[in-house]
Amino acid sequence: MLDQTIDLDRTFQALADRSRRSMVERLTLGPASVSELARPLAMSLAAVVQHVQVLEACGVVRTEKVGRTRMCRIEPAAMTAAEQWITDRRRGWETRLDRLGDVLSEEAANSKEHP
Amino acid sequence: MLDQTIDLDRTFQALADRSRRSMVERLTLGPASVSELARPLAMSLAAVVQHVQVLEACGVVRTEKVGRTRMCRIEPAAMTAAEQWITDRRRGWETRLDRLGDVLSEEAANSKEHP
DNA sequence: CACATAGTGAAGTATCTACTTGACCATTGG
DNA sequence: CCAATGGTCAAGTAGATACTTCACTATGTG
Repeated sequence: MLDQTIDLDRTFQALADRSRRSMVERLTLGPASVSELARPLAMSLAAVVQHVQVLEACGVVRTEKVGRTRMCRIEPAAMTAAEQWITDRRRGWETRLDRLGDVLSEEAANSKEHP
Repeated sequence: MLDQTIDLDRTFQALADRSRRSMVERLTLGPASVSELARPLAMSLAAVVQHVQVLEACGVVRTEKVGRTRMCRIEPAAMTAAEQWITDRRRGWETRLDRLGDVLSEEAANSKEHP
């Protein structure tokens, strides 16, 4: 429960990279090996492994070694935390706007009552 | 419409920093000047200005100079794009799980029919 | 066995990030 | 006017990031 901030740092950081997002997109279709994730990307396998490690460090991806291949699957709970942070901020902002709307419509009503 | 990827990069990157997230949280309560944003943070005013520029570059914050103070307000549309990206991935992941659930319950039904 | 495939580990590097300091400019209030 | 306040600009820096290459270790397959 504590130190969600570090996880949020890591998760947003992880999603701030196009290659890593494309890996996540691929993994929403189902589990894949590291070299499968590497195939569409123009970089070395070693680089892809490093990206996978970033995704694993923030909990967005879980991996498991099967024989000589490392299978990756998505673990959406970590992404949900990030999503939730944004949602909460938006809700705060929207309720503030709602109150502003209330004030404005109340003022409008008052000016109708006292023209 | 095109090049949302760059904006997504920038938005996630912007949110990947505790100080910037705390500025966004403050701004959901209402507009604030740069020095108001700086007050609770243990860093120089110049550093805060740079953070504000990051938030402005990805569209999450809009600023306007009034006299000698720069007022900042939140612009939630940019954050919505980031939120939406996560939501879409989760939806893809969930529907995949739903289909898996269908397959499993169908298999269960079959094994009941042919025990 | 021999060879290919899949990944690991370490080291190096160019670029980016999150700051700092210090000089400077603009607005405002006494 | 003049001092304080609010911000700007430029330059520098320590550490992080996103790669690379190369040497190496499993693990499958003909």
